[in-house]
Amino acid sequence: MLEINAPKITCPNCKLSELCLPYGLQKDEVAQLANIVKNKRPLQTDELLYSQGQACQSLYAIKSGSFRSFITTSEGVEQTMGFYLPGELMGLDSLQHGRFTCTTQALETASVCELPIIHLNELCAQIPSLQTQLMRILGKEISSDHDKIILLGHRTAKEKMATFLLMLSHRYNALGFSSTTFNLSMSRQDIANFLGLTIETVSRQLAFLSKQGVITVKQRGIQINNLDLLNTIVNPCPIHYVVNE
Amino acid sequence: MLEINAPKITCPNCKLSELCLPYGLQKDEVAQLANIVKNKRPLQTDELLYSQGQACQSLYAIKSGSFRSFITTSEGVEQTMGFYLPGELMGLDSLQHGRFTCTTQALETASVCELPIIHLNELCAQIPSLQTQLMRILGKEISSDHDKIILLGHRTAKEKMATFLLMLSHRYNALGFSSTTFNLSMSRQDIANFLGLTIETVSRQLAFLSKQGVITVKQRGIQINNLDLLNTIVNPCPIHYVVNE
DNA sequence: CGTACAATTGAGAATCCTCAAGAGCAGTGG
DNA sequence: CCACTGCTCTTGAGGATTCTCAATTGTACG
Repeated sequence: MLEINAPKITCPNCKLSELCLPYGLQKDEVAQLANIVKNKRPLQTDELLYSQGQACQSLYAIKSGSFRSFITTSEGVEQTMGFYLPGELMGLDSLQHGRFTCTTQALETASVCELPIIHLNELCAQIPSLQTQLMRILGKEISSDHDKIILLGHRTAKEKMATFLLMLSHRYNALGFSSTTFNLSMSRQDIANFLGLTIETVSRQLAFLSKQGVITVKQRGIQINNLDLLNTIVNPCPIHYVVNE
Repeated sequence: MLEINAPKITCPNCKLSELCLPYGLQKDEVAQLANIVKNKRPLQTDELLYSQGQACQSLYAIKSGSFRSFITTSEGVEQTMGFYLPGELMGLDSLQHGRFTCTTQALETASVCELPIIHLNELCAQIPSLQTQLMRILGKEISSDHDKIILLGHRTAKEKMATFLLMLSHRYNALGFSSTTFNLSMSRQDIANFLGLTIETVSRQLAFLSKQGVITVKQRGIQINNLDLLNTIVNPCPIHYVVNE
């Protein structure tokens, strides 16, 4: 097969390197890392990157596009675990047993870097700062899961919706995109499932925020008109949960 | 201060080593690991092992007793993140920024092994199987967080309660204790907070399961009379969530 | 034995879900 | 160009679950 002459993006010239594994590494170390990266062909919308239960040989870093990861329980119930944006690492949950515990699906056309775990481990032993960075990313994964637990545990539908929008806002901002205007790559159904709500409730909460003037919604297009107010919604102050009360 | 002549338990003669970091290590490697372990004095009930925001120098493995970890949000709302039993590693969430993101509190008299991170990292570089095991434990932490997300996202109060009891049952079983008779080391308030419910709902669900004869409740003493039925409650089959329907 | 705290139980209220219908938009074909 | 189909999303009404508030019971400890 002929290779189209697209400029090959690898770690040393990747704009996402500050968010991804190369962060904190020396130039030559980044080059070493780039050596073990396998480029995969782009994925189409709805295409699966990997499936729950599959043996895990590699981790995947997103170059472009976005993904939804979800678990299908024994009863066939889907739970969306999260959404992944460029620069983020997918597959970390599989480190326990060497099998993916989630299925990961492209929400739009997307491209990823494949990082074979064997080589990554070897490199970690050689490059302490890579090990540190991998640990940091693992820690981030854990703490972002913690955020989700708080979100699902003690938040009303309105707070969940506002938090979800702010989460995306922050992450887009970190990527250098606008923090106030962005397009949702996921459907209402995906959002509802992620937040532990129904699609109708998501729709109603968006309508409510829209009526308040906090956001403007046009299909999947979101514009945040009042970040402060959105933050206020996320941080209410229920007296009955206050410590030592 | 005089040292009471208690037999000093370290990794090589610790009964929990199969569940803890030493798993999969050679004898001499376990000894090396034991060398970096600092023994801390026992903790009393309600005593804090570490607090949210504190700089994290060490991870902690539980020798005996149990812990509750929780996050206090900016509004002062507490969210219980999880409960830790012997053989489990605490502090992993801090690997991202080097600061604890949770506060961890003893639910009863407890003792822990302190694992200085610097030394642990050095040892990981020397002992590949230790690094593998640490990764495995990190993966387990992530996948147990995923279980919590599913629990909070798509479960009714009854299912949450049943799942909680089964979770404990499995973990006690793994520790060599009875999987059907155990004492809860946490209060109803702790359980409620963990499950995203109110204390009244927890109480009512326990009463309900008790009336059904599935369990017997005597204060914090729990006896599971029908494990199968409890499993059935956890695995209902809501048609509307089924994939491709 | 009385106090303090934890847990249970009851009644009414609020939130979110369920079911059902309608609106908006993209793609297809006449 | 417009109707038709299919899909996603929105909107409405009623119902179920869980929360809130309040009172009571139970247990531990001085």
